[in-house]
Amino acid sequence: MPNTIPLNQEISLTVIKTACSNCNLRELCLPFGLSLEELERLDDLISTRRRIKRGDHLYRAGDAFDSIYAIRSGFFKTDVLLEDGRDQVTGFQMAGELLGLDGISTEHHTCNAIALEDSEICAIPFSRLESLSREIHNLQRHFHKVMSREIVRDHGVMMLLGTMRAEERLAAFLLNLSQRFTARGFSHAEFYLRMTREEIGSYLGLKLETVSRAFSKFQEEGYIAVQQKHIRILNVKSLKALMSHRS
Amino acid sequence: MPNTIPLNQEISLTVIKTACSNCNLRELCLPFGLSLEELERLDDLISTRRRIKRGDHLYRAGDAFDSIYAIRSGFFKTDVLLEDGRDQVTGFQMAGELLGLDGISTEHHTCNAIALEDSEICAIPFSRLESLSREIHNLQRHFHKVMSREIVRDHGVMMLLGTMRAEERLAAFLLNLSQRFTARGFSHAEFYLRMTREEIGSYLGLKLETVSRAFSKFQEEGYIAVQQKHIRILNVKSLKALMSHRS
DNA sequence: TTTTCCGGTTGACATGGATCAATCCGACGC
DNA sequence: GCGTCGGATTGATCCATGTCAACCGGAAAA
Repeated sequence: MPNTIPLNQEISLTVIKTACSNCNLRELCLPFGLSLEELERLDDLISTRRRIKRGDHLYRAGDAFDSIYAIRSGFFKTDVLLEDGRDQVTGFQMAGELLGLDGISTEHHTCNAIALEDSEICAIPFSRLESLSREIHNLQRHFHKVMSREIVRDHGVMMLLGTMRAEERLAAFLLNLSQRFTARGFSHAEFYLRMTREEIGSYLGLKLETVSRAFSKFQEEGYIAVQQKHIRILNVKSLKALMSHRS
Repeated sequence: MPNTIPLNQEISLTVIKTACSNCNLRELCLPFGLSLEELERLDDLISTRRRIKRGDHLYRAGDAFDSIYAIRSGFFKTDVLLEDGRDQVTGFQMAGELLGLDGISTEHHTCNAIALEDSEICAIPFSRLESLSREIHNLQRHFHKVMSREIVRDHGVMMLLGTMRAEERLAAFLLNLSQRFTARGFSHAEFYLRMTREEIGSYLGLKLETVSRAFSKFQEEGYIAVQQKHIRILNVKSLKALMSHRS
């Protein structure tokens, strides 16, 4: 808020930019449900902010784990690699979402996190987060919910990979993106994909050609309009219906 | 330990049976890494133990969440259901593993947990676990690791469902079971499957016929010996090799 | 402007796993 | 002992998706 800006413009800008209490994503992100006072304590802990250029890694599988990361702006993918070279995208993350939870288990990251566009993240030192969440019940509770939500999300992906056919998978994917963009105040019906067809395919367990064909099919049917990475959803109902009918 | 048993035999037996400090699974389960004193505080919290008969639900999707569950003995599966009737097994859990983490997120369970054999579980009231883990740093840390491990495990399943072919999936599945049985002091090479071919198929994103054929194939090749649900692993190396060669 | 390149689209064909169906086998009840 | 039943195996066929290949088109480089 303008009237909280101190006289020293130089410092104030930094403060504003790094503080959870001034972040418009706070209701989507870790600070959810915290009081003003609690928020300020969380501010103290988010010391580092980093820009990650499109294509760069935020972390790599094998890196020592010490922080989790909140996405302040931008778009990421995470992927895992098998020894034989196969890899799979395990998720796409957008502003307000957390990255790095996979590293807590072994204290080393188990996947790669790569920016799909120029992005900014807040690094949250994990041991300090644990300390603080021992003191702030709301923070502890919310953090647990975030981890659990990730588990539930993963179950959804398993469902998708295990039981759905190609077009159902793509419909589920588009509806999921639409819903998450909506939650961030963007149009639910129109958005740019930040990832390639190949990355979508990897996430959905399909080849890029199959993804491309499904896009074309949806366009023919009038469910969506596709222009490269620009997607307009024309008929949400049909997309939803696609998913809930056993073939 | 015998010398801690109080005079009243009646009570002592109950105490022994429900205490984490006397549980031989404690190194696999929530108490991992706790001091004796910390263990005793955890004991106070594990008040309820329940027997679940084969085929019965421990909880159902939609049930209000208030506890997580540690498996003391037995074997479970979890599955999720789609509105259209499709379902998928999301995991098989054995002694020492935790169930119910999916419920933290929404305070309602999002999957079903079903006993595949007569089992016993310890109910751990979640809000009390949170309180205690605010006081016991080791407990907090370990609980976070358990949740994170679940996320990493799920990534492994996604990998399996997204990139592996039928025989690779089954090999991965068998090796994973073998490894978990080993960790519990059972033979790594010989075990009984508690689940049907259909349940294995559901977990692996395959039809039961495909699972059956893969078992037969493995037997022909001399990798394993199959007799109904009794499995002997004859050639771990070949099974592992199967997984790491791009077809 | 032209060239190059990468990602995307589309077509033709191959194939792994699904589907449908018959049979087997062991457990259990009568 | 005999019949029944559920799970497992096996065979024949089908089809969704993978594979391979040609081509397109926009963006960046030359």
